[in-house]
Amino acid sequence: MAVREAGAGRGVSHVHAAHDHPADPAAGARWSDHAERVLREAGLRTGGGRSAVIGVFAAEDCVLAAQDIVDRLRASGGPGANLATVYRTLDTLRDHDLVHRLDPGDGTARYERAQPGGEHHHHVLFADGTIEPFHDDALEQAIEALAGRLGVDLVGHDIVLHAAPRSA
Amino acid sequence: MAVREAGAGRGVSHVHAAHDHPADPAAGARWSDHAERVLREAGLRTGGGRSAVIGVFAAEDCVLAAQDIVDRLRASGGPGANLATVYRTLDTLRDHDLVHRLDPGDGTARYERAQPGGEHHHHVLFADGTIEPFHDDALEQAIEALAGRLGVDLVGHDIVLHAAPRSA
DNA sequence: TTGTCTGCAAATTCTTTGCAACGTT
DNA sequence: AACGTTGCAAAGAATTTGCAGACAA
Repeated sequence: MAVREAGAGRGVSHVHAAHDHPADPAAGARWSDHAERVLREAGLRTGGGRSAVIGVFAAEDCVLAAQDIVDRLRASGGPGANLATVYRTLDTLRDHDLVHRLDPGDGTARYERAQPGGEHHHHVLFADGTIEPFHDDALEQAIEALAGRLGVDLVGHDIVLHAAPRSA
Repeated sequence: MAVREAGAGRGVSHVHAAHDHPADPAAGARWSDHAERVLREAGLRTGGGRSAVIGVFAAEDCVLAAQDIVDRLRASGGPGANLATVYRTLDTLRDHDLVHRLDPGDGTARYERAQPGGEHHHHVLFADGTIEPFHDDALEQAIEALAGRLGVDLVGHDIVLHAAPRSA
């Protein structure tokens, strides 16, 4: 997974790669607990397929296509989930703001888990297909200010930067 | 699918709706001339279908889905274009940076003509499906600065703001 | 004439849905 | 028992592609 630290960001406090740790187990477990609680409180039941999908998101902190999720489950040997179930689960998770959907423009949607606190980040899409997340407070502030100037009531925003492959 | 251009454009300092005029005929003609020249110089031939598609973009300065283009052509009574031709034309135009593709995340790509000078704008997607373009210099500067901080070589960027329906 | 462009239909790819069986509460 | 959940297969929707004929240069 080509999620690495943005080198030039070092020392610039408010810029940082959003996932500095390839897969922070603690964050994953926290998210998965949160997700299961939210769904339970919504009156939904615990099923094998959905749990498996949640498990994938808990373990893999990166953008995943629906088919990727099926593949990881199959590869892990454990209980799998049908592609239809995966899509249904993604819908459910999205309804409860537990995952975000990302449209890189290649015709295949990607999903990634949402942070409980409303924290969010954006993505740099490199020419070679690599996707790297980032967060930048200055950018967020610019968006806020812009919304005010436009006079619209913002409920969210998606930003995708397109970049040439890293020379480094 | 009801994606229409919102007409409202207000002038807030350096923020402005990118298409204050529902369809600026001069800009449309300019673009269409430019497009045809670029394609001719690329060694491509002039065909009825492609010309018709270019004509639609020249006349309609807003985001269009492939099917929309076919519909407009059919409605206008003049020469039409097959959906396959439209897709092929869109590919060609995109290859030559004559149109941009926009993925609102609803599974259907939208296209809009690109300005010859590299001018570009972004979009506000309202909850009711309305899409409104805007341009904001401060935001562009924020993106530039951000790219530097991230240490990436930016070749483009897409920004979609999601907003509640306008109360006004 | 030569190579491109078009329309039509078939094929692909991603995503959604119907339905009967299964599992949770 | 009641009702949400799942798998399988079929259905849908958007986009792409194969081909033969039409057309521009």
